[in-house]
Amino acid sequence: MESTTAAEERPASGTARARRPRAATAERREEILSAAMRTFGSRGYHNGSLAEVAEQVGITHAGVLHHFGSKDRLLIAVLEFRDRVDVEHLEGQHIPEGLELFRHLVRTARMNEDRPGIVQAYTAITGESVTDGHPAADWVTERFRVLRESIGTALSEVAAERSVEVDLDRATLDRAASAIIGVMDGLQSQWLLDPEAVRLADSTAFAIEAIMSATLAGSARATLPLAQPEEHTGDS
Amino acid sequence: MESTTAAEERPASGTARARRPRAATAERREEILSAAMRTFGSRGYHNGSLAEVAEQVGITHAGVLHHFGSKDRLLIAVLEFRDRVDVEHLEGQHIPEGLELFRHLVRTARMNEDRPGIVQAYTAITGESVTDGHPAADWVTERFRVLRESIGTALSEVAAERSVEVDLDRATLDRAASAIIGVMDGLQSQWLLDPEAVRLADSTAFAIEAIMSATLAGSARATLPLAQPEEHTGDS
DNA sequence: ATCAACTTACTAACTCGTCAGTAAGTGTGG
DNA sequence: CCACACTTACTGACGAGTTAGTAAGTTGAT
Repeated sequence: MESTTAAEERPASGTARARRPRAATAERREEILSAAMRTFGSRGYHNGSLAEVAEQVGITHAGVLHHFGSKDRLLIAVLEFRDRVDVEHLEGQHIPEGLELFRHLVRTARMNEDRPGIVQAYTAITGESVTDGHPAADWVTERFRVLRESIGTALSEVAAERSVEVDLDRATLDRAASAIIGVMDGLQSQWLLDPEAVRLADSTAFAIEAIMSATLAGSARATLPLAQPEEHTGDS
Repeated sequence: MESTTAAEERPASGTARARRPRAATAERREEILSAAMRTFGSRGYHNGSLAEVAEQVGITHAGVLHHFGSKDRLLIAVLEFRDRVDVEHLEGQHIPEGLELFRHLVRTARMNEDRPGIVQAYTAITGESVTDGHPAADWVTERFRVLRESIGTALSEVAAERSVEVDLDRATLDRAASAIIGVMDGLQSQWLLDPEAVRLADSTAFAIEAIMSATLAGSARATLPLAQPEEHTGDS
């Protein structure tokens, strides 16, 4: 992040003239960000071109670069913009706590059934981000990290509310939290590819409930002998 | 077109000559497929080039095109090749049934912790496949469909074994099956981006157990009031 | 001698990014 | 209040690079 406002530029006794964006610029930049979201969603980041983004707002690709400098920085800006919009849209300006967070997650899944475009953008970018040196990798990683922490904390709050006496250490909470995030993302992929075959919101709600139940019930006493945490095999 | 000696090749009138590949060709093609798997995994499909694939086996990109015709067909061949290898590697040539399937899924997750390359390839291709007109979309969609059916069937087998008297209709089984597939894929994304923070196999085992438990216990009597299947809100 | 399995050479299409130029907007000194 | 100084917000042209795909020629196995 660099200079935007500060009065640091005073090279000589001269006159520092107008140095601020115009009135309609913020709006125009948001148009570009929306267009970029559409393009990166439908074509992916690498395959989506600046020209296609530019065309949607009626300028050339050089005009887009004028605002964002490079394609990588445009992607980052898109992601940060979505973060801002998503948080603002939340009435209260903060992430819900406790059980309310899980209700929020299910509500979001239900809303997402009516906006496949946004789901597609998130899924495409997240999927691409696992490739080497992808510009969105840091953002996605951090997003996952924050989500894990929020969900883990919310889980322990729910446990406290219900005075469950299972010991919920960080490892257990993280395991459940990453599973919940995973199931949400994984269901989105399946749903995008085959909307008829997958009930996005219902499956999400079901899975979250299942994972919460298992966590609060104490997963160590599971009824199914699947996990063998100590096994290590070192073959090819 | 007068092959007087061999009376074995005469499929129809005219066009087909003696058209057989050489001995080492099958092997060479598999080298190319392995190289393509590596490249598509680390760079993604669109961003990975034929030249990089070719370089790994010591030929030029035109040589790769000689064998597979186009980049799209190479991708399809890679996916079909992995299918064949994965099934062959399974001792028995068929997918396990009943509880054994779930043990197999967890074992696979545990194995995958030692082969991030393959996980990366699957994750990258699956992620990219949700973009418009992607050549892998059909393959991924079909793979999900088959997996949902296998897992759903296995779930009902487990229920029958334990003589659970919950009614497990297709919708319920599909819901659980897609959740299990989702959590496996979603955990892989998180794990690839941050291997220190996510325990791939443990989280997978935990989530599968949780979802199985909830399904067999009858999800309708859940302890958490999250799912509101009839709610429809039409706000912005 | 024929054909698979290449290579070399090439094309046409795209890509992002840079640059110079320009019209229009903005703040300030006088 | 207005002309000048200066910036923003572009356009259009272009460069450098990369890409998949084609066409034609070469070599060596069978």
